[in-house]
Amino acid sequence: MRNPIIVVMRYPPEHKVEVHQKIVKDASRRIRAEGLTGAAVSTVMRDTGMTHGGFYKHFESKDDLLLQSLSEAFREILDRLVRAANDSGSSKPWEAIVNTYLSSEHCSRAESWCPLTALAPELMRVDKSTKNRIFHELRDYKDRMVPFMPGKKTSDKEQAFFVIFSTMIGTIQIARLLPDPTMREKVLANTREFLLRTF
Amino acid sequence: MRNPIIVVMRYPPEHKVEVHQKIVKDASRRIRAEGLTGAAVSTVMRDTGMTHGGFYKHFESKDDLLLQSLSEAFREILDRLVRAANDSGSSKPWEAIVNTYLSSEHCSRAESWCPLTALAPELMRVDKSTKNRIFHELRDYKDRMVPFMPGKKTSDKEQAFFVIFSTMIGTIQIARLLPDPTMREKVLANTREFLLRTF
DNA sequence: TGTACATCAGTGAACGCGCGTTCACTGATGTAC
DNA sequence: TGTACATCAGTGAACGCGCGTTCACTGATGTAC
Repeated sequence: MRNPIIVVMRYPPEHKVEVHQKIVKDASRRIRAEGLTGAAVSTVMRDTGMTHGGFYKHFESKDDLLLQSLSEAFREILDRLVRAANDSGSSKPWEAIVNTYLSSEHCSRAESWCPLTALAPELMRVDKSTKNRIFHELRDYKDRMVPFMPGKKTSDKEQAFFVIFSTMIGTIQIARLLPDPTMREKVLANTREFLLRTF
Repeated sequence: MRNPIIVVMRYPPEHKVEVHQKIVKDASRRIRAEGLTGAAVSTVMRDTGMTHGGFYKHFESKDDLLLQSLSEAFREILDRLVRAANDSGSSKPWEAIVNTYLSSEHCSRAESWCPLTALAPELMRVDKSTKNRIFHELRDYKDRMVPFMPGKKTSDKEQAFFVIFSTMIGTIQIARLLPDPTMREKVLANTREFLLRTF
């Protein structure tokens, strides 16, 4: 009989998982704030209070971190939107989603909100295998949102999802290009009213 | 009396201007295809058949090229859309703009079309003076499009501009994330029909 | 007519910098016997 | 009880690479006299 494999740790058992999560969350915020190249290995590790060398004890590669950061971002925005829809207690939960998504909070704090508004054009340029993962995230996004969308048949709800989210993504991006907060709020309100009146 | 300043040239008089234009057009295509960092000095110069050293005979800096490339991109898309609107001969020129903008051609050939769909999130992260120039491009964009927009009063047309273009920008970006051409066309058609039926 | 010189678009080696990645090492912990 | 050893998250110097930028140089052209 062979000796059992014993794992000995300098840190408490949950330590590594916690550090890993912290790195992912820091990176997820950075890519949404500064773009896909905004989460440099040394920067992100410094954020967590470590040096860059330890990075590869947590991730296979930079790309590995990128994918996990994106997943984290999609998880965050979906949680936010699902909570808004459920908390509204309304018969039209999609209205709560529109008001949440088109908030000035979302417009001004890219790092905590939707990765699509922050990164869509960059996401279409990643290598093929990464693009596939992103497509699955997008499909999950749609599947989680469709039940809340306006429309009778599921196909109507799907069409509403694509139109409503395209409109909201474009609106936030345009608003973010405007220098004046008043103008930004006007653009957001304009689209909010348009969507609520149209569907 | 001082001697007149005589400019002596190894190349014909129009040569430098032509080379300059070629560099800008190449760079403009590259940034729309590969992002703001996609037009590296040496790559762009190689595109024009030259070596990187000559770059600074044409541009003050990389940022200088970037701004000129963006202006070129805005000029191209506006020309395209204005031409589509005028050629339509319709009483609803905005419909021609929607059909042109939401074409599968635009979706698949980012390098020749709208810099907003290709770059919006990256544009909001540039330094302040560049952002100011971009804001002016955006204002020109609006001013050129507003006359064609649906609505009676100018303020209605402006509101229509922001909603319609936000929707189209988001739609192209979402479509580009889909792997299957059939799905992409479906998403484009969905928004086309929505916009034509709603305004 | 001939020679020395000025012009300037373009060349290509060299620079410093930040990046992702590697690797020999550290040091706190527990095991083997 | 004591000594040698294994484990492994984290350290920090070092790597090759691509980037924007600089600069002494080239070479075709025309001027000065």
